[in-house]
Amino acid sequence: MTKNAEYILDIINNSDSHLTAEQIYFRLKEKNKTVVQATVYNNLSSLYQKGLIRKISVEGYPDRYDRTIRHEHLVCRKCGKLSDIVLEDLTDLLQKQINIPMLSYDLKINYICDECLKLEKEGKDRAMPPGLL
Amino acid sequence: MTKNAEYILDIINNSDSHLTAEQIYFRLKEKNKTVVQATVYNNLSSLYQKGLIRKISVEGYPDRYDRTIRHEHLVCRKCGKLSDIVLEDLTDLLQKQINIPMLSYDLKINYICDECLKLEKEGKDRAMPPGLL
DNA sequence: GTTAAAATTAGAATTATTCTAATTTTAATG
DNA sequence: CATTAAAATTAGAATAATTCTAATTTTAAC
Repeated sequence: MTKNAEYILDIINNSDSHLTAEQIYFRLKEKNKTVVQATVYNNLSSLYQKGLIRKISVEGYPDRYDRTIRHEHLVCRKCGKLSDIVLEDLTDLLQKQINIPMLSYDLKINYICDECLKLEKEGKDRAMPPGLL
Repeated sequence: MTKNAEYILDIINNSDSHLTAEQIYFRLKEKNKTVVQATVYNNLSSLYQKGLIRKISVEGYPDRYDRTIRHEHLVCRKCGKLSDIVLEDLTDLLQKQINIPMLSYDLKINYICDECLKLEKEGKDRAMPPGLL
């Protein structure tokens, strides 16, 4: 694994949140001033292909990259906020119901986050990011 | 609901597969020759917002639109093939584990489809769509 | 130390999607 | 109906994320 790939993996594994390629690019730049966006995309693709990172799409936002340790995601349907949640492992339960070997699963739970709920109650409606409308 | 919105909802509900905005646009054109892509996007957004359709993102592909009736998705990690699968309803099981009311959930199960498995065994490697690499 | 392979770079290109502003359609009202 | 306001549609430009191409650099293998 190259230096850049290692740095990127490190950035993702040590980040609390779900970074976009761009955010990763800015962080990587702190280590390697000459790096370029394409390199980040190349490395992310290859890390993803190797199964070393996860890729999450939330409608209306750029892709985000995440650690592979098992956890699910809560997605606010109003503002798109993404948060982690650890639930019981569903692998066995799911595997029993399908006849093909599964590699993994991605579960997103849609809800309305506290903030949006509050705004909703106040009658105000939070400006919604375009893609989510 | 406008004609276009109705047509679009109809196209989605009567399609076996998961259509992209572009595919929907082409089908809508058969009904309404003067329609334009922006209209399709506008309508899809508003249908989605109203909860009348689902939106699925598969990494490396444009967004796809789907019926709302409960079902999960199998995603081939090699070629991106998307297929429907009906599993037991997990709502209660999940709701028990989180303390916030959930609206719905989206479950994607990653696997390797028959074709890709076959190609893999033959040693050949299927050309992979760029985004999925 | 040479060669081949892989990674990186720069920047152009592409694609999906959104935005803007003008126009048309629809629905509601007097 | 005629008028008006609101919503939907259109055309096309704009944007943003990502990919591609080709040249260059780095790394690894012999």
